[in-house]
Amino acid sequence: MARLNDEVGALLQEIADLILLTGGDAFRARSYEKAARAVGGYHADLATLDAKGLRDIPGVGTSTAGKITEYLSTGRMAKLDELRAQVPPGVREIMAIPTVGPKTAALIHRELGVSTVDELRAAAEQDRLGDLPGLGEKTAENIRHGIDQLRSGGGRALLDTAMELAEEIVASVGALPECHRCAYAGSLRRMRPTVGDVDVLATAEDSRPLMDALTRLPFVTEVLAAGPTKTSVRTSRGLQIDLRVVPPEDWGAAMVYFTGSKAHNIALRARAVKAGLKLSEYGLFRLTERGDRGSEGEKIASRTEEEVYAALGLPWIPPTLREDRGEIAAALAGELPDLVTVRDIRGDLHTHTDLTDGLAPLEEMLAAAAERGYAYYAVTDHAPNLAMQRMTDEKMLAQRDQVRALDRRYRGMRVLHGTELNIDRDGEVDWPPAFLAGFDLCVASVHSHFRADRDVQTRRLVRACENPHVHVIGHPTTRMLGRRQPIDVDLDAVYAACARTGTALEVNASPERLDLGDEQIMAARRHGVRFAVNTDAHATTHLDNLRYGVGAAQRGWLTADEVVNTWSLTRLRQFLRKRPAG
DNA sequence: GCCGTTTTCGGCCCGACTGTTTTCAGTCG
Repeated sequence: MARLNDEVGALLQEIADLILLTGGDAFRARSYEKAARAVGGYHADLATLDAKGLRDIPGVGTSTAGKITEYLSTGRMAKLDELRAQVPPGVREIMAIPTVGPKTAALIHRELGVSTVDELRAAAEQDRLGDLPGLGEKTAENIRHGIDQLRSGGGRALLDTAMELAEEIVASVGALPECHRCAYAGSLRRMRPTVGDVDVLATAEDSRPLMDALTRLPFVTEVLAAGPTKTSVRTSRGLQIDLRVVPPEDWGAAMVYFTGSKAHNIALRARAVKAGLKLSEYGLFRLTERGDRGSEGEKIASRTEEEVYAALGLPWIPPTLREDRGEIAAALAGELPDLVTVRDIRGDLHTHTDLTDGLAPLEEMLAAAAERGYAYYAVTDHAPNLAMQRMTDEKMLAQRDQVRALDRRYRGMRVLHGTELNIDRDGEVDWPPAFLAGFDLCVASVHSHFRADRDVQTRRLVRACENPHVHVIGHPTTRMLGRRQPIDVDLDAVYAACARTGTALEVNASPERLDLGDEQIMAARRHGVRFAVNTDAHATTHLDNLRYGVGAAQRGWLTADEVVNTWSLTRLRQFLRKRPAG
């Protein structure tokens, strides 16, 4: 549903970047940026809006509405084409390097003739950057480091991008009369935070109509391979899609094989071999005495995943656990965790409104939350130390009055008034205890000093946990997938502090963060830490990101009982009382 | 380019940090 909006948002953002790169008016660029964000997060599909409807989107005026209309009818934006003609595409990628903004990118392009990240890397290695006016050795070093960071993303797609694409393909291919079943597999089904390519599996007697349908999808730009069992294409976003078609009776074995992970499959195959069996994407086979060359032996399971696991003496293992991190031993012992699910979540405890940097007003966020059937919902706008949000005591208290008034309007859903505090370098937060005591809930997060050393980071997070008014540590490592490394912190000390003080760690569901990550969750739960799976929504559409957070939680083996926002309101309120100071 | 109990021009989120400067520009959240 939101794909068109995202697409248009990306184009508007590109206009903004190109305006900055060409030295255009910064306010105009910001205006496009704002419109890009607003369009991306808007609840209604752009295709359903008329000109007036478009202008009702905050930040979209006559000019931008015209460009959107132009794009919907012609597939182009003349303004964008004109700007693109002035700047080689690689220059915009240079701007994506952390610490490199439009001014620096334009300078490098103009003075050195560098127009791709690779050329920039070469220039940096030849020490040609330091000669530029205003650029010294430190800056050159930061650029080198920034390129490494950008490249370490490895061209992998974020989970939401891959998921939306996969769901569209599964819907298209699955709707064909020739198709029996269709689903995505691979690391996407395991809900890994980033996805290298998308694996889609289908069953059909005749694969051709399915393969044809894939290659004809509008966002497919290149067909890399087209055969009867496998077709690979590349999409406009650069992501590779593999569609595999297998006979209906092999669905289960193929799903196991293509879901992986590799390590999980190896462990399964080893188990099969021990039992005199052989596991492949075509099924589980009993090896016959003379069947050592070519002959597969008797097929004993392949139709469903359950059947394949059962034939190996195992219960079905949820895809999010299939990483060879002890799931097979746990399955054998009957100790697989009863994983938390989206349906278990009774409320979101970290969300924003347009009082700070959210896109939607309080009323709209609450309406969207109520529609999800939540039993409670916390509004946690930014606190004043994040200066750009211009929060004041008065604004926060006025919002509280508004929250209390609106709370009465929702029968089944209690609205909690909270805030997202900023943990400063010393572990202090924005407001004094007396003011903090007025909130129902406080999330506290790191938004500054990302490069402070390990001792500083550890101390500030532990101190935040020790604050009796802090209930949840938001996005604890502050990583941004493919863009920013996690802070350097002794997480074991933080886990211990959380367990000791009754502070929950967030599993931030934003596809750009997914923080904490799975392995950290596994480590933290061994300390007895509680968790909160939150969306950090800045728009109504972001509330749907919950499933990515739940995916991360499952990958960390979490059960509902370990997640505070699966609890009843009564139990949650008890948790929020924390213990008194000292 | 957007927006208006400051409406049709003149503002536009603002402060901290970093590195390069020798008083400030660029980037970030």
